Formats: sequence, structure tokens, C-alpha cells
Amino acid sequence: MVAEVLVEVAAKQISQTFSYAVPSDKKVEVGKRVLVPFGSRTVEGFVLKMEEGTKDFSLKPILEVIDEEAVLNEELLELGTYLSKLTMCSLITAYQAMLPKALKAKKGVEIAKKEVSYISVKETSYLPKTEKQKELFTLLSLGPVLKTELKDYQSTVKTLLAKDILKEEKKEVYRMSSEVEVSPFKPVLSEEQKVVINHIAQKKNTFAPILLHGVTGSGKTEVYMRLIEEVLERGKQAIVLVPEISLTPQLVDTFQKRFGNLIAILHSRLSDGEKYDEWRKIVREEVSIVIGARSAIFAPFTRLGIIIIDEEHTATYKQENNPKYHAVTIALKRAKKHHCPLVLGSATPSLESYTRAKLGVYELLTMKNRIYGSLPKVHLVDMRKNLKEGYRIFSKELLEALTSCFERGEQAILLLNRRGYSTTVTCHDCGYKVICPNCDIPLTYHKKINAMKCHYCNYTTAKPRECPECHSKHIDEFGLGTEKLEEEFKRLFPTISSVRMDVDTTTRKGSHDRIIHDFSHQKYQVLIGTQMIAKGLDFEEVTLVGVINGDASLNIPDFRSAEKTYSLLSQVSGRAGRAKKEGNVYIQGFNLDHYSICYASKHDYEHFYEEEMKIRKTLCYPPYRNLAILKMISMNYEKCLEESEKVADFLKRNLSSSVTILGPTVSTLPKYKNRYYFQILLKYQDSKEVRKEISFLIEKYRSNRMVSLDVDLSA
DNA sequence: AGCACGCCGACT
DNA sequence: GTCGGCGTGCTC
Repeated sequence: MVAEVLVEVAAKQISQTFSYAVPSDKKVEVGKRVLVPFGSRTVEGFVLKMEEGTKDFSLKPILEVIDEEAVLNEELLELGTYLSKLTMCSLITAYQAMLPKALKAKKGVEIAKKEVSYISVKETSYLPKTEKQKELFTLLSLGPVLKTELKDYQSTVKTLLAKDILKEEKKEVYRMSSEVEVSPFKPVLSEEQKVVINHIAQKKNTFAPILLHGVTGSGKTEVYMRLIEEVLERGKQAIVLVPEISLTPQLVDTFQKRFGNLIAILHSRLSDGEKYDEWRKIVREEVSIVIGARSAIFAPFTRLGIIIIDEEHTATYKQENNPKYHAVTIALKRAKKHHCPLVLGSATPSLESYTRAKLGVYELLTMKNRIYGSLPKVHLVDMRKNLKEGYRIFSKELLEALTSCFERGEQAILLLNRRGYSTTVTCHDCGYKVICPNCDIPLTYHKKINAMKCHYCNYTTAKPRECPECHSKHIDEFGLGTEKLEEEFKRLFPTISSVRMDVDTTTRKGSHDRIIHDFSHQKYQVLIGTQMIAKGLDFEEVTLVGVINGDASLNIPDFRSAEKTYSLLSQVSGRAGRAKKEGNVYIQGFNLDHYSICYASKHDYEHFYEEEMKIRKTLCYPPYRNLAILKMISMNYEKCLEESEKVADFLKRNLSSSVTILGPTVSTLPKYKNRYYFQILLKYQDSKEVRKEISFLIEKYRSNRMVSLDVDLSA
């Protein structure tokens, strides 16, 4: 037998397999990982094919089979080829991206099953001799006991084990076996929910992509759960994607109360061992539901009955490193394969999805009303006016609203999408700004650690006492971050308890959960945070949301900045007044006339969509055109620019005039970790010629050590 | 990606 | 004359 092996070597290399002889004593199978000699070293790889016969006796043999069971089943093998073609990455990169770390083909990564030992009596006729032995046998009389629970009898156990009177049995345990209590309670469905559920349930065993446009608080989670119940009844399985699961512990909680331990959970905050265990629960079909972030779309279920993508518009569904795929694209592929519905849920659908729904590519289902009460009232607060009156961080309006909110004993959320204490450290006299030596962007001052940090590469350095340029002592912090906002809040409301949630306060595992748990149990009256507090949280007692610098996100140079602003404001507004009490939202800013803010304040998605689509059309941006971003990366600035120009020239010469080629220009992040970034933007309709030329370029730059080329086809 | 092979500059 | 610089190309 000959096995075709895709070796783990060369992330850049094209998808080429190598043939190896299969030793007769080894259980080589397609989809398993094997160890093979490769050049002068030994590498891991995936078996992709098995063929009869060995004409070529010069073939090297497979050295070792790593897996007992294949890690890539037939569907995943096929999905990998799709992924590599879609994103123009190598096949090996595709497969590695689909698997948890423990199952990737990579040497040095060894993550084992977790086992515990149970002690039980083997020789029942044995009569305990000592006092210690008698005690031990009483403990064991009820059945096997965990070895770790017999610490006081360690030596006794050891002796009796050696004498073959006791026996030790190892049992595999999952690192995340949470005993959850299933609650039989199910809420009464609203009319809207019933319509949606019935409609989607009819689509069983059919490929049916559906956009579920439901306002915040309209009860999408309950819809998902009812649909899944129906799927499980038919013996099928479900994948639920959420933006970042550690930020949505409430959704996980709700699901666990309904489905108990039928759920596997996959997200970035799990340890490698935990991910491995969750993955195996799926493979062994011990669970029927997966809730997870982006990569959970590759969960190896074989009888998928539904795929649900919550908060479909979220940017985290797009992977930013290779392979640069969008989870929705993969979901469509899998739903088609399994003949099942794909539900994309959002209060603020992406323009791409909404357009597809309008064109009939997706079916559009709408939920316009909240289960309880109505949408909150949104107040736009002009900070120019407030500044003149001496209100700097908190406006007069927001201060009054906060005061009365606290008087009523209700909770509030304050959003500022900027972490740290201040945005920059600047010299008053010469204007010098402290920048990151690796990324050339201003460093952010963090008061708690009394240091400045780069928010991109995490470079940290002490704050200078004087200006490094002109030696003036007047060097100080400018701008506002959550750390300072919290400090200012505490100064203004010394008796009100508050908690801050951003990257800096949630580095430890479980700290998200703790903050959210404590806030929902009224331990704090105010939650202050960055955008991570905007999504999916459901706090009944929150009646007030304040957004500081609500227009700041409009200034980022991204064609989606208006869309992101609209959705961020809608999402965070949606946190207010989710129970019976009325909610109020205050959005502070300097540029509140912008249509994204106006329409967000009126909860008017339809008009926002129309307005934004006009701009996308004029500027030839998605969904009217496809985008490809080519990035040239090098440590050497001149070389980087030079090669970028060559690439742009090449594209201009070889692509038809229907493709718009912009650049090269410096990237949105011109320097990162000491590497320079130039980019070329392609706007096109037909992807065939674009893909052809880009694949030529990828091949060309594959071996270039000076400059590397990075391609994003799903921007 | 590694790692060898290979062809040119500064040294014991 | 050698040691080592890193450019080029191959790995079943």
C-alpha cells in the first residue's frame, strides 16, 4: 500500500502530497496523522489517500501512526480543499485551522487525555488487619473511590495494591464536565416567535439560508432553542456560533439549563486540553449541540440538522489570519452538504447579508417587537455645547440621568470604546508624542501599572518624566480611556459601586464571568467598559446606558466604520430596559449629525441600510463589489514599497479594466512589530481573473525572503 | 519551513 | 589555500 501524505511542512507551499510506503503492521487510514521521514528530518502529516500496490521501491516508509481514530472525516477532508481554494491558502494550513491544537499535525504539541484513578476492592475475601485498613475498607464498601480522596491512606493503598487486594482503574475524565441543572421551564412564545419557529421548522432536511432580523430583546435565543429541540428530536445535531463565547456566558447558561450536558463548548479561552476534550465529546457523539466561536463551524458532526449564527454581522466571524475565511461562507457550504437550515440572527444585519436577503438568496424573517416593553429612548448629547458649559467627560444630561437612575436603585452601563487611561502622552511645549518603537503608533498610558502600552503589539515602557525631545517637564496624558472614565465616575459618584470590564481587567480566566455574574446580581450598580460589554448581555435592572464618544468609531479609516458605528450603538442601546422597566440611552459626541448615529437613535435599520448602500454604490464597495486586499510585508521599508509597486504594476497590466486597482498605499496599520505594511486594494465583480493573477503572485512571492505577500479575498 | 548545496569575500 | 556569508532549491 502507498499512502499520500500531506506534510506539516511549509505554510506557504502549495497543496502537494508525498507518497510513502505503508508498513503492513501499521494501521494507516485516510484522515489519520502519521509521522514520516522528510528530507533529513521527521515530520507529521495527514494521510489523504491510500492506494494499492508499490511499484516504486524507493519510497520511504511511514514511521508511526499517531491517531487511533481519524481526525479528519470525509466531510472535513472535502471542506479543507474548499477552504484552501476559497482563501488561496495551502491545504495544510486549511486542515490545521479546522482542528483544535491537540489534533493538528505539529510536533511538540502533545495534549493527552486526562485520567483519574479509582480504587476498589479486588479480593473481597480479604479481612482488614489494621485499624487503618478497616477504615479504608469501610470507605470502599460502597464502591470505587477516587484515589485523590484517599490521601490519608496513601501508604495503605499502596501496600494493598501491590498485594493485589485492591485494584486501581484509570478512567478518562473531561476537563469541562459541568453538572448543570436542567430546568423544565420554558417561556411562553410571542406570536412573532411562533411564526418564525414554525416557518424554519418546515425547512427540515432542506438547505435553507435564513436571515433572522430581530430587534434586541425580541427573543432570538428562545427561537434558537426551540429550533434545536426539534432538531434533536429527529436525532440530528446543531452548531451554534456566537461572536466570542466568553463574552456571552448568559447565552451558554440559558442553553445549559435547557439542554444540560448535551452541549460541547468551544472558544478561545479554553485551555488546549479542554478544547481537546470538547472536540472528542463531539466526535464520540456524546453531545448533540456545539456552542462556539468562529472555528466551531468545523465541529465534526455527521448529522447536522441546523446551523445557527448569532449576531451574524459581527466582525469576529471573519478570521484575520490565514486562512482568511468567513464563518458564514463555511456555514453555507456545510448547510448545503447536510441539507439543513442555516439561521443568521442579528438586530443589525451586515449589509452583505441584508442585501442577499433582499435579493432572495437568503430568506428574510423579521421580529420587530421586544418580548417585554419597547425599545429604549435614545438621547443624542452634543458635547460641544457641554464643553462650553464646563462639562468635559460626563455631560449635564448624562449626569442627571445617572443620578436619577441611582435614586431609583436601578443599574447603568457606560460604554467607551477605548481602554487605558489616556489615549496619548504628549509634550505641551514641543508637541512630541510618545510612539511605539515597533509600530509607530501613539502609546496609551495605563495609570494602574503607571506605564505606557502599545495596543497593537503590547510593547510596554515607563512614562518619561520629561520630553525626550525638548526636555520640557510638561509632558502629560491626553484623551480619555475606560480607566480614566472609571476614575472620574468614582470621583463624581463616590457612593455608587462600579466595575470596569475591558481587556485589562479580564486577562485572568473566568474574570469575564465573574464581572458579569456580579453585575447581574446587583453587586455593582454601574458597569463601565469597552465594546465587549455591548453584545448579548441581558441585565434586567439596567435602565440606563451612557455612550461616551459615541462618534469616535466614525473616525477609523475603514469603509465599514458607519456600519460598525450603527451596530455598536444599536447593540449597546439594546442593553437598556430589557425587562419591564423603560430604558434610556445617552449618546455623547461631537459629530452626532452623522446618519449612522441618527438612525441608530431611532432604531431605524431600514433607512440606515438605504443610506449606507448609496455610499457603497458610489464608492464601489461591498456588497456591490468584491474586495481583495493584498498586503506586502517587510522589515525593509524601501524594499516593501518597491515590491508593492511592482505588484500593482503587474496587476494593472494583467487585469481587465473592470477591476479597480488602488494603491499601493501604506496599510491602515503602516508598521506592526517592526514590519512595514503596504497594501493594494482590488474592487472587482468577477473573481476568476483576479484569482488567477493573485495565485500567480502568491507563487512568485512564496520563496521571497525579503518581502512577503498576504492575501485577503473575503474582506 | 528547514536544511543542504554551492559559489564568492576576509582570514589563520 | 580555508571558514563562513546567505541565495537557491528540494523534501516521497
